[in-house]
Amino acid sequence: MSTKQSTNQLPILQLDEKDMAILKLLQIDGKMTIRDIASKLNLSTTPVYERIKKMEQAEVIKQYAAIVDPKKINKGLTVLCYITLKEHSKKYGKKFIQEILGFTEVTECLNISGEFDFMIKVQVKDMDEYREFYVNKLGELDNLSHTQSIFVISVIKTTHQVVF
Amino acid sequence: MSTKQSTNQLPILQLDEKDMAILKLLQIDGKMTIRDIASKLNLSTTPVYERIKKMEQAEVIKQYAAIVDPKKINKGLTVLCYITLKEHSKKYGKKFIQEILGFTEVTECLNISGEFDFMIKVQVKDMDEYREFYVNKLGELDNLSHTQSIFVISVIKTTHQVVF
DNA sequence: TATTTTTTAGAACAAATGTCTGTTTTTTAT
DNA sequence: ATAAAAAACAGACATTTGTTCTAAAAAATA
Repeated sequence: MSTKQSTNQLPILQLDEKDMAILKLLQIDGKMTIRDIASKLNLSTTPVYERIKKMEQAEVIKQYAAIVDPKKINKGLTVLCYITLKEHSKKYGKKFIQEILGFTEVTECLNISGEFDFMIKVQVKDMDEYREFYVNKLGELDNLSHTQSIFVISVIKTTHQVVF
Repeated sequence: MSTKQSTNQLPILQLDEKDMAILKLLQIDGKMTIRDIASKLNLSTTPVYERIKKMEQAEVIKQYAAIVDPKKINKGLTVLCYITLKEHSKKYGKKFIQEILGFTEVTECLNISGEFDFMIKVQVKDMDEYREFYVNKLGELDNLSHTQSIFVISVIKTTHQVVF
């Protein structure tokens, strides 16, 4: 029998140095024009155009996005919240995940090794807003065993760049 | 006496619902055109144009970027590495930070509360590459007290969106 | 209510953009 | 060395883009 596959089945690209060079530039400036990229890499527009299209279709480039500064929109407090579940069955794990995905405060959710099952990153205005989240949203979930909140004192570095 | 201020002194914007609506759209599609945004928000191009420019200058919008899928470029292993320093003086902290910022594998570095001083997120291909990083880069720093590596089993959610 | 100030509408322009076609160069395989 | 295949070049086109201007509307102030 075949089960539903959540892993997307897209052409696996073998990227060369030119592809990587393009990605490197677009990671820093997603609005960079094909001509500018071409001239910076000593190429013509055609190969740059085709390579970008190829990487977009293969979802190497997942999206183009404006990166907003959380501090500037009153979301300057970051909290890492570690969570262990009571029930670890697949069923209960999925339920937890679905509920977590519904919380807009949660900007990241990782299933991790070690003492805890999950780490979620919570982005809020201040401690009041975090308490509100912790008590009325996270606290309402019925599968939690225990949690631990670690507060971010300062953000030294944060980037989406993975190509160098 | 005045000391060097690292905190950027930019006009603090009071954003209204229209600004937030624009940010919301640009976070999802940074290449969205001013006309498209305008029509979606039932506005003309002028206010949209001026509001975006204003938010760019105030660095509410930090940048436009292409978001690359780490898995697709052979950086599919994420490790959270927790670090405590031996010396906590300002001088030694700065040295540590400077060295960490030089490691391209580190996509995030947070100064945190609790047992450890820092959490760094390390993005690598596989365990071999992590060991290489752990031994030859992190291990070469001379101010480390102790560390703990937590491995990401699966990424449930990850986003840069902070406006909803 | 009257008046000033701020914001938006609507249209228009020049410049820049993605996209395509045919040709040339480079690479690969025989 | 030669043929075949793949990649890059160069240039051109239609469209769309950011941007600006003037007038109108809306909001804020007195």
